[in-house]
Amino acid sequence: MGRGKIEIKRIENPTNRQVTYSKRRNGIFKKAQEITVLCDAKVSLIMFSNTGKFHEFVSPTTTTKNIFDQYGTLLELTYGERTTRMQETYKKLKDVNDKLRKQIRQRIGEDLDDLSIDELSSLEQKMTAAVDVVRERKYHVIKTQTDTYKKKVKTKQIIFVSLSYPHSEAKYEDPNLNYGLVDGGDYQSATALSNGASNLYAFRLYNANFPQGGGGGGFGPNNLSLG
Amino acid sequence: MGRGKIEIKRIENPTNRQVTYSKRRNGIFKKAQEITVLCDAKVSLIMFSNTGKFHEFVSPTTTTKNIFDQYGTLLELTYGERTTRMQETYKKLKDVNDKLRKQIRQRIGEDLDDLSIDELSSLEQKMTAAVDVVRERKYHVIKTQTDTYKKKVKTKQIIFVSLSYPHSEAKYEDPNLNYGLVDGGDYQSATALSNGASNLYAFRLYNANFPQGGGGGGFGPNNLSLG
DNA sequence: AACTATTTATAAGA
DNA sequence: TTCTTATAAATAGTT
Repeated sequence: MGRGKIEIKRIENPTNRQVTYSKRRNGIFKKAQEITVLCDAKVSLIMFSNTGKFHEFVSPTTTTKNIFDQYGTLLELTYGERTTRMQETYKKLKDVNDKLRKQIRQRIGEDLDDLSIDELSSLEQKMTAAVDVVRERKYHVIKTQTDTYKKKVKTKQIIFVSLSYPHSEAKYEDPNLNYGLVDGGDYQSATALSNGASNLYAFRLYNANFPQGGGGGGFGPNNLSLG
Repeated sequence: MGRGKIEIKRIENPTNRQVTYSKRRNGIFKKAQEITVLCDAKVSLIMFSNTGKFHEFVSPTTTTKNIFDQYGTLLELTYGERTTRMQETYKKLKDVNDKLRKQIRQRIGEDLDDLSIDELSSLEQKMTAAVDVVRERKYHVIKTQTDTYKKKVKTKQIIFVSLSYPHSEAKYEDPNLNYGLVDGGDYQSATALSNGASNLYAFRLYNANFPQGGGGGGFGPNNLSLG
């Protein structure tokens, strides 16, 4: 975009390179800023020119570093050792994460290509069994709620009678009998499950109580998508 | 730049926001890639969409750790502060894992106590659908194997008849040519992790097909005690 | 730094 | 998601 088209390769002339860097850097920062606002995204952008000049952009919301290093101070480890440990922890978590994701994908009928017939049969069997459990649980909840409802009606009738009201045909139409009445389940799963077929993908973490990392860390919201 | 000028403010329509995010993210990644080449700059770009999807660009020959170190040095961050950032990162991973586990548990018929009737119905429906997919896949595999077997028999007969006719060539196209844009899916993280050593968040720019790591799980025993 | 001719990015619509 | 296209924006080369 300019007077002429340019090839994307290193600009050999240092002056031109510097000028171009400066112009384009501004362009990218502007775009980073825009996507942050337009799409409510979190962005961390760090750049070093080849002359070593440093610039960064971090989307706002950043409560810069306030937390103290709890573990590091407690453990008398060098920075390198601590770093290594953390990386190991991080790796383990990531591995577990990957495994969990794969399990979920297979449970929702994806990523089945690797499975042999036997494995598929096994999976099918387990899933069928699990569906049964869920179904039973559903009936259980329905029954429980119905019983509760009956008890309530009975109680009210007794009260009515004792108060000498002749309307024994007390009518209670509770639209929430079979729906609603969510017992304070955790918001996460409730949300995920009510999202229709793709709940596993629409997975979001709303833990707002997590302090944002500062500056370059700039890891926005505490959410990694599942897909 | 588009059919109309837009104001830079949060896009309220979620679909539009997502589409815009996707388009602009590509634009920014492309520009990051370009400035990297043109100006010999080092760039680290990390983005989270508001739906939690995570993408990162790191200039080639660099790792985020390098940039992170350089950055940390510049900002005179203490080890503790830098450590804190890492802790934040894996704390987030832990949270994600917990949520994933919960979803899996529900898929195998545990941890259902929190769910309302609606949620249970929804879950049951999804699971039933998923079982169908697995079952179909199983039949597909069975059928394919049978067909393959038949073909093999047939092929052998043909080979037997005409022994020396070389044929067939495989066409290969590299699907991995997109500016080092790595999506938050599964395999990229595995790549990052496999680099062990000093890649805190470092994902290779051009990651080749990565064999689906450990995983293994899904069928087999419902091994949830991964962590 | 400004100025534009051009190239690029992208908003809207399909 | 991908494509198309009219239009807005970025920017290469120049002053």
